[in-house]
Amino acid sequence: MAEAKKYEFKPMYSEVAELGKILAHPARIMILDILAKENRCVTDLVAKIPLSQSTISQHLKVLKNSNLIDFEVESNRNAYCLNKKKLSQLSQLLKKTLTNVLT
Amino acid sequence: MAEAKKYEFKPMYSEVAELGKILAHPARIMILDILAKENRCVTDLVAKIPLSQSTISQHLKVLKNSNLIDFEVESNRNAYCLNKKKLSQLSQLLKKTLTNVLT
DNA sequence: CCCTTTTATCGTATATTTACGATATACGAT
DNA sequence: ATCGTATATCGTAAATATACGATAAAAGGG
Repeated sequence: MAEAKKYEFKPMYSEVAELGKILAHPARIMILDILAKENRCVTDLVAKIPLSQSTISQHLKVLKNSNLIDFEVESNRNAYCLNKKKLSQLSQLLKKTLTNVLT
Repeated sequence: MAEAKKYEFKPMYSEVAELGKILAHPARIMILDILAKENRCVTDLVAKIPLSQSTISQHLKVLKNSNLIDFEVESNRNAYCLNKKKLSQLSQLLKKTLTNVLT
């Protein structure tokens, strides 16, 4: 960043950008898509996504931090599931923003 | 990236991720928002956005490459303008994707 | 022709993201 | 208790993104 002017963008701009970052990797879109169909443990995801287990864990972390996914501990594995409510919220934010820009 | 497994994600995943990347910086959201209200030259944007002229030019390049914005040369300045059609398309793609995931 | 304005691009420094393997931890099964 | 499975995290390498100043190029004004 060198020497940024150290300014805060309007929260609305930053929020949309944060959502953009979350969606900015195909593996994360794929995870959302898979979890939309059924709950899955990490091993299942590793079998489907062409990345290592540790890398997939990192992508899951990004999605967890944004609350787009949740998980329930199931004995010795974790069942990840989509947080549809949160996804719906973010989807709305995006739609609202782009619509405002469009009209 | 070290040694990626060199696999192509499904185009749908990659497309959404590409759009995410474009939206992943608050300055770019701000530019879209400003241009939605009126066409502006770079100097105008520089006056409004707390980043250097060269950095703003770089962000404009990202948006131009995605065809989200266009420009007309006006004597010695460029009037940038929003490509509402393209924005609408991408907005639709995003909505469709997230809706499919949601339902 | 010089000077200014406008803008893109180059070169480069730094930050962040992405990827991997190795490892630690936790659990169930034997 | 030991082993295998599942998962998160650490350490680190490489790629990408972001920022800046300097500079180049193109146009207009004097």
